[in-house]
Order: sequence, then structure tokens, then C-alpha cells
Amino acid sequence: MNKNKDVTGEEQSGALMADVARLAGVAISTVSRALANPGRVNEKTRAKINAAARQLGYTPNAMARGLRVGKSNIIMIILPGSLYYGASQVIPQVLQSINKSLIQGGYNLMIANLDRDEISERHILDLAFGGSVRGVIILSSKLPEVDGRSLANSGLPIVSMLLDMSDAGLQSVVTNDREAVRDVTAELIRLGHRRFFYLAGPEGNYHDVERYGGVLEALEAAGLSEDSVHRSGGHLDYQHGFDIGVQAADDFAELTEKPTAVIATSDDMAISFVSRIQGAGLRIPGDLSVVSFDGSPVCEFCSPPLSTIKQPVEEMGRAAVDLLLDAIGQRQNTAAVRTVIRSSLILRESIAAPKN
Amino acid sequence: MNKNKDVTGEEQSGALMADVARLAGVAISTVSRALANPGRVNEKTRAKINAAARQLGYTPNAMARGLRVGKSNIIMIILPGSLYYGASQVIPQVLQSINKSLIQGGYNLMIANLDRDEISERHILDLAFGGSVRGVIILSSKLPEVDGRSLANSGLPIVSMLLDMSDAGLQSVVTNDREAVRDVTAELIRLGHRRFFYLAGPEGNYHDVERYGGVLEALEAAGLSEDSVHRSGGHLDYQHGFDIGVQAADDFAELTEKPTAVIATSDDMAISFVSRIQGAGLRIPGDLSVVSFDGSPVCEFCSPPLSTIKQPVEEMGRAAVDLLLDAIGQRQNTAAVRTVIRSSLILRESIAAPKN
DNA sequence: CGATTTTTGGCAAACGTTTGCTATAAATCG
DNA sequence: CGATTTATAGCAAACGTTTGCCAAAAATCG
Repeated sequence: MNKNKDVTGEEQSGALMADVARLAGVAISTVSRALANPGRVNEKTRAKINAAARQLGYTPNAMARGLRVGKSNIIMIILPGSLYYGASQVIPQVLQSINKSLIQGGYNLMIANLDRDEISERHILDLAFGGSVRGVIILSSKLPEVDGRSLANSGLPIVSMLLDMSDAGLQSVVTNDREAVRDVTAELIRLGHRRFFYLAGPEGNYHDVERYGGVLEALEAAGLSEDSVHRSGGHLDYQHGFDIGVQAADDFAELTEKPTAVIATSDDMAISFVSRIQGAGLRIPGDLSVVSFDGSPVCEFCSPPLSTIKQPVEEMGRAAVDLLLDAIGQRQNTAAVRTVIRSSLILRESIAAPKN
Repeated sequence: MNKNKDVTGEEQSGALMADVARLAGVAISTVSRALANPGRVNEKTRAKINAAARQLGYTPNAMARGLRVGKSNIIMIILPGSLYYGASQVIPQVLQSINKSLIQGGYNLMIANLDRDEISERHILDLAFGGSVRGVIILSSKLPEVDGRSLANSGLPIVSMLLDMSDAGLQSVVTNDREAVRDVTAELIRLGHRRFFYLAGPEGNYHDVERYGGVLEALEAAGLSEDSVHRSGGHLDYQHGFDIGVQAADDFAELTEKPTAVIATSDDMAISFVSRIQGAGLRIPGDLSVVSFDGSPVCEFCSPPLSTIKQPVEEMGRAAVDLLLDAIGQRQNTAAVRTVIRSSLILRESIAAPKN
């Protein structure tokens, strides 16, 4: 009855529910109920069935079940191609925390990469509309949409992470980019800093807009003009985080009136910037204070140890999964809410009062 | 005919092959053939069918197909829970390169996390035996195996990456851990170093065994005794890469006769070690040369820039996928081969001749 | 122009589950 | 002890595809 016609006596894989039923001496439907439903079958038959299943090494076929019940147990996470590298420090943590939470809920994690080409968009849409997927977590990206099909109309529960899309009706788990940067800028001002150097992410990017906005808010609150901050970068993708810092260091060298504090939108760019700046003879924090965003563990071991705004990515991952599973559980889709998980500044030696 | 009974006129998702067939005025089977087989159906009907499909926004149901043809298009990658963090620098690159290659082949990537508990092993086996998965890439881990079922008997093509399991009959894509470390050790010896400090990974771990073996080989070739190298670490998981370096620095401080060169088995531990050692007043490479393993981009921006043995992980990922897809394509499983992709030393300023 | 081959399209049976419905056996009740 | 309820198990129809097989139509040939 085993489908593989192995000549050897090896059982190998391939025991079917029918095989279990036969061995246990019951009907297929009874096996199905014994394995799934709690009280629907006599405890004695259940025991017999479990024994038979174990003996045969039976594993239910996920696709058959999925087809029958009309839903898969796969959650798709969409990672933006560009952010991918830049946030390399945190992506593994995100994936691990999400995967862990999902598995506890009985789900599996599928990865999709969203580049800016039609191919990858189409691929994701095929996944979504092909019934392969039960829900979506999308990282820091707008929803893919190509020739008529949009992920928004897939009917799938979607949670946006890092990027706030609650306006578009999506559950969103974000951190307080703007506020966190505002606070740290205010702190720098309090220490006496008046001229700032801002290392930008990709122009127009949500995170960049928010974080730069935070800088401006703090300046305004302190009665400082927008001219107090020099923007550098903004042309490259996050993918080239380190490159941004390198270029920014060149940029910095050209300034006649040097800023005394640097606010970087990612740890990577801060690290490479600091490296080059120190190579040019400047001391940190003596000549220049530096703070960045992400909270990569490596910052602790830079010289000097870098102050960084730590994004609680694991917590955010868990929250995103919770929201997603809630949405899957309910048939009524609840109001789209923005869940904010606060980042916090890890203060290290890269920040000090300006010299003069 | 649409399965969702939306009152609104929205088409939404859910067009079936039957719907396409009806709209195109042909039989279901014809639609199936038109969409899949190349020459099996008249070009004119095919056009009609394609138009109908597009109009309805039809996307084939992957589970139905999978059930029928008896195979999924999902590849599972098994990431060891422990390595995960430690190699955080490279995991995203691995995932991205693997995913990219897979998608070109029409496959999707599912993530599985292998911790050392029965839960996660069982979960992976369920995936493998439940028909959800078409092939497996396993990173630096032995095959999960619990109560009778072993991944080895799943009948699935498996490629082991980073860890050489060709002896166990698995296609393996690895780097030349031993040789690379031997060469760099030999180079240090050539520069005049005679006392070494080795930062170990988890005791018994394949990579640690190989890399330490490389050190010993180089010592032996140079006629130096095994006592020339002091082993530190080896108790913690890779997960705590940075911690290993911190502890090792304490360990180093206790030594009466200081080594002049450090060989670390991961960049993370080298970075934290260097940080602490410098904090204690030692200069690198003046007092101590340092080289590590992985090739994380961040090494370039450490002070001093760290020499590191770069693992070509993207290349390895591609190679693993190629091997896997080959294995899937052929019905005869080819001989298990070890594919070695060479690591190369990136020489930076953290290495110099010893002072005296 | 009839006979034969080739192309094309349709019918229906799978794939391995789940589940509504029904039938039987057991248990409870009056 | 017969009647009614309740627990348990089985039958068979789905789920949305693919594909072997056959029939009809078209093309080719003698």
C-alpha cells in the first residue's frame, strides 16, 4: 500500500492516513478525527490509532490538508531587497524572533524578497493569490502591486513592520523613529552642541523622513535654525550602509565650519564614518560626538563605544506575529492600529559636550 | 462561480481554473495545458485562455497543484539556532543569495530553525515528511532525527552547507576552513610570531575542530610545539560571539608569557576581544597581531582594520542551490561530493611582525 | 476522395486530506 | 424493558489542480 515501490523492506516515507486506518482497523475519517479533534473519538480507539500512526511513522500531508481546508499554515515575510543588507545587523534577530513565535502558533515562515523589479513583485503576488500563504508580514516596504493585482486585495491579513502604514489600513508595528531622534538631538543640544551633521538614508524613505523630522523638531524646540544641521548622503540605498559613511566623511572634510555632533540613521554608516574621520585625525567624542540608529551589538565594541538608538526588533517581531495571528483568528478584521514599540538610547562614550 | 460571496462587485481573489475555462469557452484541462505545457495546445486557444486568465486575475492554486503532482516547490533551509546570531554578519547574505537562486528556479524558500530541543527537530521532520518541502539546505548542523524518523530517510534531496557531511552521503558545500587557517598561521610564523592565542568556538564543533587543526598543522610544519598556542573559549555557543571575545580578553590578561598573535574563529569574537585588549592598553598590531574568520564587512572599519578570512558565502549559497536543483532534477541521486569554495585572507593592518 | 496520421480538446480519475451527514451501538430515561 | 437520547464510527463528497486516455477534427497521404 506504500506508494513508493521500494524493493527493499525499508518503510521509508510515505505512510498514508489510509495505512494508519487499516493498521488500526478503523475508517480513515476516524483517524483524521482522532489526530485532530479533541473529544470526537473514543479514548481507546484514539490510543490504537496513535500507536498505529507512530509505528508507521505517519506524517500528515500538509498540502492535502491545506487544499481541503482552504488555508495554508505558511506566513510570508517580505524583506525589502535594499534594507536587507543595511539592517543586516538586525534582520537575523527579526527572523528568528518571528519564526519562533510563528512556530508556537503552528505556522511556518516563508521568505520573500522584494526588490524594485516587476519579477519579484509578481512572484510575491503569485504566492499571495495562489493560496500558498496565510498571512503576510512586510518589512519597511509599500505593498507590491502589478497589473491589477495588489497585495492589498489578496484578502490576506497583513502586518506592516517598521514602516507605518496604518493610514492605508494596515496593522503596523513601528518604533518611535521621530521621537527617539528628537530626544537624542535635544540631549545633544543640552550638552551644548549647536552645529549638526546628519547622515541620511535613501531620500524620501520613511525612516529618513521621520528621523530627520525628529532632528528638525528638536532644533525648532531649542530655537535653532534649520541651517544648524548639514545633511549628507541620501543618494544611496541602505544596502550600502558602510559606503554612505565613507562618502559622508569626505563630505564632512569639505565643510568649512565643522559640526560638533553627528546623527547617523544607521549603525553601519556611523561605523564607517567614524573610522574615516578618525583616520583623518579627529577625536571622538573630543572633536565630534556621534550617535546612530539601530542598536547593533557591535557598537559596544567600537572605539570609542558608539551611542546608538536601539530598536527593539525582537519585541517588534513578536508583536507583529501576535497581531497577525489575531487577525487570522478573527473573521472580522479589526481596526488598523499603529503599535509603537519605543526605541531607547544606549548612551556610550561617543557623546560628550563640545570642546569650546 | 466565484467562491467568495461578496455582495460587492469586486472580483477580489479566488478565480478558479474553471472560471477561466468558462470565460475562454474551453475545457478545464485545456486551460491547464495552455498554462503549463508548451506546445500541447493551439496558439489561438492559448491566446484566448491567457486573455481570460489575465482578465480574471487568475493565479493557480499552489497547494492543489502540489497535491496532484506530489511535490511542492518549497525549499527548506535549516539554520542552527546557535550559529544564527554569531554568524549574523553573514546569514542575511546567505539567505539572500540562496533565495535569489531558488526563485530563478521557480522555488520558494522556507526557514526552519534548528535548536537543540526535540520540538524544533520534530517540527522540521514534520515539514520534511509532510510533503511540504521539496528539498533541504542545512547549515552547519547534523541532520535532525527523533523517534525513528530521520531527515536522512525523508527521501528529500539534501545539501549540507558549511559543514562537511559528504562522509554521511550528503552533498556538501564547504570552505577550506583548515587550509585557510593553516595558511594564515604559517604567514604569522613567517612574520616571526612564535606564541599564539586561539579563540575557540564551541568545543567539538566542526568549524572549531577544522580551524584549530589548521593552526596545529602550521605549527607542526614549522617545527613548533603544540604548546605554542593557547586555547581560549570553547564553552559558549557561537550565539554569544561577542561574549567569547570579552572572556578571552580576561583570559589573556592572566597569561604570564603573552602570545604575540591572535587567531579568532569568528569576527565577532575578534572585535570584542580587540576592544577589551585595547582598553587594557595594548596596541594592535604593535603588541599583538589579530586575524579572524568570516569576512564581515565591518572589519574594514575597525581600528585598526581587522584582517579576516573571508568566507565566500554568497558563492556557497549559489553552489548549494545548484547542487540541490540538480539533485531534484535527476531521479538517480548522484554521488555525494564535497564542493570546496576557497576562503581568502583579506590582509589589513591588524597584522604585523612581532616587536622584539 | 477515402484512408491514415497528427493535432487538439474533453472526460474523468486521481492526489490525501477534512467534514457533513447518516447509521449503528451504547447509554440513559421513564 | 421499550423509547429516546447520546456517543462513536463510516461513507462519500468535496478542495483545485494535473494527466492518461479517448474522441473529434484537421491535416496529410496515396
